[in-house]
Amino acid sequence: MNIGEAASASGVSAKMIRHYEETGLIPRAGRTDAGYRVYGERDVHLLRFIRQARQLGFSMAQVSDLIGLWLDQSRSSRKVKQLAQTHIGELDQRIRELQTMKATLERLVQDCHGDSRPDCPILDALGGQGDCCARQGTPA
Amino acid sequence: MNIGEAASASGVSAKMIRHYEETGLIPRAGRTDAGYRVYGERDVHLLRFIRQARQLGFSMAQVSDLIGLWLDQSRSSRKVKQLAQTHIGELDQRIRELQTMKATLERLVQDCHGDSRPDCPILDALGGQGDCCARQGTPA
DNA sequence: CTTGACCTTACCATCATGGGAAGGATGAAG
DNA sequence: CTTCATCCTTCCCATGATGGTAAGGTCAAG
Repeated sequence: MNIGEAASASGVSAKMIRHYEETGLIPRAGRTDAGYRVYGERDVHLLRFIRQARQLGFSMAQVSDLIGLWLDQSRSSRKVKQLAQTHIGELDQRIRELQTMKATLERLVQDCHGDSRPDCPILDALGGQGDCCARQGTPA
Repeated sequence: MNIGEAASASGVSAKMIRHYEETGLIPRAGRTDAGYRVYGERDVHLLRFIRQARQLGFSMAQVSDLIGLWLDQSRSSRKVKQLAQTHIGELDQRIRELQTMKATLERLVQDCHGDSRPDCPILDALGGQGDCCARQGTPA
């Protein structure tokens, strides 16, 4: 398999496969005489692993750790679980931040009549002195 | 006011103030003979506006639009409201993506015994053929 | 005049990904 | 064998928003 075939088989773009190789996330692929990268089923499996971990939002550093655990037959599932739980915490943090933003905006949107007049509480809040953005319960 | 004072008065770092000027988000500040940037209350007000919009998760492009509306006395609040609603939709999209990731991970974590044995459904899912990551209701 | 805190510009780093150019390889059709 | 399309290679640049650092100029207080 050359890189294009490995890409479509794994769902990872050729661009990213080269990038992962360069950064050491995956081992350097074998080459043909002409310098073409050559891949086998095992490589595609690893690439698919990476893709799925990325889809779950793991950072590249975390993916790197996960690969290490995946390849380590003597790993403890405890470590994997801990890594996953850490990531769940990170996701939760980001979700909460976004939800706070959303709630604040929804409150402002609700107060905005949204017609042809220039008067607008959304702009007022953004231009105001206070931390319009942080809290939800203390608009005054 | 020089840039440091404007930074602490607005909550925007000096670094970012220069950056905003360079990208044209804010007008070029006046200078002293020595080339120091000079700011007034109006500038600080604008910077604070930017900071608050950023804290609500608006992109720089959206912030730029918001500034235009803010400065336009003949704006219609409809446009502001639409911009905000668009952004709420974007936030909601991102929230849903993260929640899907989190739910999938939580399911996997629940199934992982997390002890010293290597056996681990989290790694199995990542290494598996299927789209472990996309759906929530079809684990089998 | 020195010292320290500030300012200036300019470049590099992040994080993960994509785009594109310039040039070589391969394979099929003529 | 030539040609042409399609792939591959490496290398550089861009994103978006922010931070860091370095080299050098300025200002105010002592």
